[in-house]
Amino acid sequence: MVTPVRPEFLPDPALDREAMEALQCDIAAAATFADDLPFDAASVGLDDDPSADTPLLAGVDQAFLDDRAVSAVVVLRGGEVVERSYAVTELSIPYIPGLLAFREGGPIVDALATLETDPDLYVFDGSGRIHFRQAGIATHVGVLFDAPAIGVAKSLLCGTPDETTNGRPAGWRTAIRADERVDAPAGTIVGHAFQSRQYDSSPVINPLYVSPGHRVSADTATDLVAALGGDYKLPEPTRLADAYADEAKRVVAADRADDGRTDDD
DNA sequence: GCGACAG
DNA sequence: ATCTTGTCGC
Repeated sequence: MVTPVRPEFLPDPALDREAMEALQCDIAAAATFADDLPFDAASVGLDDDPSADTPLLAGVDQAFLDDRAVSAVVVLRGGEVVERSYAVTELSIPYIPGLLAFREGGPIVDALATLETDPDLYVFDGSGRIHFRQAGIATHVGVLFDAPAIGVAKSLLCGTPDETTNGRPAGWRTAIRADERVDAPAGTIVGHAFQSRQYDSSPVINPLYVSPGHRVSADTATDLVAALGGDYKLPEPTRLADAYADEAKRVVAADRADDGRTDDD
């Protein structure tokens, strides 16, 4: 069972917009955008032996049903899934660009509370430092649990790429720098555009936008996403969590009283 | 007023 | 994110 280490940063949806933004500034100030991992990032891979000292990597993603969120977590050790679980949570506020963590943070906290393992790194769907106040959902949740976290978004929220991102080959990356919309010195590298997959012909695949959430640098965050890539665009932890959230959503849709369950049930 | 915006 | 069949192509 994973519980918040900094409860003062719990994403309370009852706060007004200004209070939410002020909290995000505090979170950004408490975040570490430098490497501070309990394992060697350079030696992580999906083909690692699932031995005892192999880091536990968690993918987190949500699916929605009416006014409820189905938040799923899939934990991997090497290329092996060691745990999957999810929680169903009532949603209280709509999606507002820049305030995603206040809509999905609660559901994520609920999902992590059901874990039996204690992940060494979390991969979230959405941005981390690539955010107006450098406090995207990956940073918010990472700081809340004081755990290493990475944000992987499918589109760019803010910031400017160093180079055009169209039609790049797999493995290509370019820096995303803070612009006028980001609360950081102009030019600060807040993440990377990373082309995880690409076909020789159409359809052209857009890059992923990777950014540090907490306790990781932009370079290492992208290195890790590259190392966790399988045969699809999204890194494996995220892709598996996405699929599991969808699977759980179907179960929930068929059973009105479901509050969340684990594979063991 | 206009622009611009993760999931 | 979600609503959604078939269809084009490797």
